[in-house]
Amino acid sequence: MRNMEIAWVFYEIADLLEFKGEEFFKIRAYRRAARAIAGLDRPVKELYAGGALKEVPGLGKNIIAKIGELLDSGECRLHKELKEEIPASLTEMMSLPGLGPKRARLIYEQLGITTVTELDKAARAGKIRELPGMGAKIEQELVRNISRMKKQARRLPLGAARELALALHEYLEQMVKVEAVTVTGDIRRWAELVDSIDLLAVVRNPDDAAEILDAFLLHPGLGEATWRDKDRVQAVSRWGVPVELIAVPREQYWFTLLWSTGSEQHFRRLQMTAWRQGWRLDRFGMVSRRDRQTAPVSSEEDIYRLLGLQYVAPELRENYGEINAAARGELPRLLELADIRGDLHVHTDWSDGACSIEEMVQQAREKGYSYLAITDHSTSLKIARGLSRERLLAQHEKIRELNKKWEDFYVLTGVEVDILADGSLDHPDEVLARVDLVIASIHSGFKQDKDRITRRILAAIENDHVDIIGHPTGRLLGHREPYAVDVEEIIEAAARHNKVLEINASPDRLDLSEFYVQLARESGVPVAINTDAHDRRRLDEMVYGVSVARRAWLEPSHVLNTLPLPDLLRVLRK
DNA sequence: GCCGTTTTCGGCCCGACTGTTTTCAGTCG
Repeated sequence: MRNMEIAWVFYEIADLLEFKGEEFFKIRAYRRAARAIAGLDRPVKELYAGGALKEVPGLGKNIIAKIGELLDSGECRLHKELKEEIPASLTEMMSLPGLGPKRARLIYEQLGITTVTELDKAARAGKIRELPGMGAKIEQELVRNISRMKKQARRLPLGAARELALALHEYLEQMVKVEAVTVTGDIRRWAELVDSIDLLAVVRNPDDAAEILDAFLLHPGLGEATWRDKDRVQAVSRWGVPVELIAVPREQYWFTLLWSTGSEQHFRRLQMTAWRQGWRLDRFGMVSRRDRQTAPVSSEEDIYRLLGLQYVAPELRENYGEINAAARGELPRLLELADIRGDLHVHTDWSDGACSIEEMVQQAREKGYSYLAITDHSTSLKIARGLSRERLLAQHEKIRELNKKWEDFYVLTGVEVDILADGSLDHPDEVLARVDLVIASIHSGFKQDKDRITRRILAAIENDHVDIIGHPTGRLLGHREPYAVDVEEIIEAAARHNKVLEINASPDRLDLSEFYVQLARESGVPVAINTDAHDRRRLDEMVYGVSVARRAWLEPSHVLNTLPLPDLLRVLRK
């Protein structure tokens, strides 16, 4: 069993216990354990065998025993019993905003409702308001949230989609008759929401395609095939989005890769370009219209070159003008992960992070960064154990001590200071003035109207000590709408006051989104791409933030944390 | 559930907001 699968079991146990009304701390212990497992960088199996699991914070005797059960038999008794007792669809119901364990249980026990669809029907029929403690407003809110949930049910946030695609990739790779596998489609273009998980396999022998498709469908995450062709199959999946596999011979690979990567509009534009130049381009190949000769191609670059175009990175293939730019040789020198020299927004165990400052720094050094800013939460964010002024200053003392250790790495003192509901900041100016890097973010009062919430952020931008506005719209992909902020106005103000906007790279956020990042670029506002990591593993999520920047056509010069340390410090001290 | 250089039991997580209520329960970050 892979680490993620084991973590998943514990998350599910926590959800089910929550429904049962179990004690809060027990539920939290399971969630913590799940998070700890998901964050391990070695296989659980290995650590278990070596007796090293008990060293992992959050894993105790009971949970380790359950991990043992899972490794031995693929299941554990508690999980199995809970699943038999409680319909799984109830946890989906509980994911609706406003519907926690108590209300879900009430609805289940009083009305026998177990699915979102039944709940929708009951709410529309006015049955929910009749329950004790419920009313018309809650009922309406449920109807609204259900319709929103249904609308986006078939689209998966990029991070989750990519995890699943990689698991399927691994599965296919083990097949003897498969020569190579690539994840393609929306995921290869790094689209923030994914309509379909697409994979492309190269078969050693064209006659084996059908057999490979059959074997693919045996994957436990996949259901019935919804559609099938000689070399393609689409199936429903456990995760709500369709999954598609295409199996092609080697000589067809580059063309099918180009076609399946899309976007549809980009490929159509390429077809038109090809036609005008005497080629016929489709997913099977590119053939001269004059002599029926197939174009000699051994990469995607070759195809673009034959069409007189610069190579277009998958992230740009949205028909937003990239083909014209490629024809003129004017595509940007896109930002790459390797251009990033440090992460400017991370949390440690001083507030709600899981790792120590040293561990985060160690990981950042291993990634080849030359700096890292420690930006724990501020006083008001009690749930995250936000740092009081005294603890913040103590932390900075510790960081200064730590910095004596290296010549080639620098830890910036920092803070993620809350923008409070009235627009003031959660630390006084004289504290902020002593900090290398100040990120100001909103963590409360999400429901304020556009005017109020925009004015709050504007006030933060106008504060001389603030360097970066963190996750500027507050959205959680697929979970929470952005707050009502007027982003255009924020961008204009940032331009006036020389402030930096964050691309929060957490795949749950991707905030700012690519559209606004593009607007920021056009307005001359630099961005900082930060992971907001709460444990060292999640420093790896930088790649998601980079993908947003690439999709917005950003070059290294648009990004604050591509600067070498001395330049960065000069900018921050200005 | 986990955790412990004071503790093997008793902490661990707190406050705002909302909607339902006549003084509070449930949800959320």
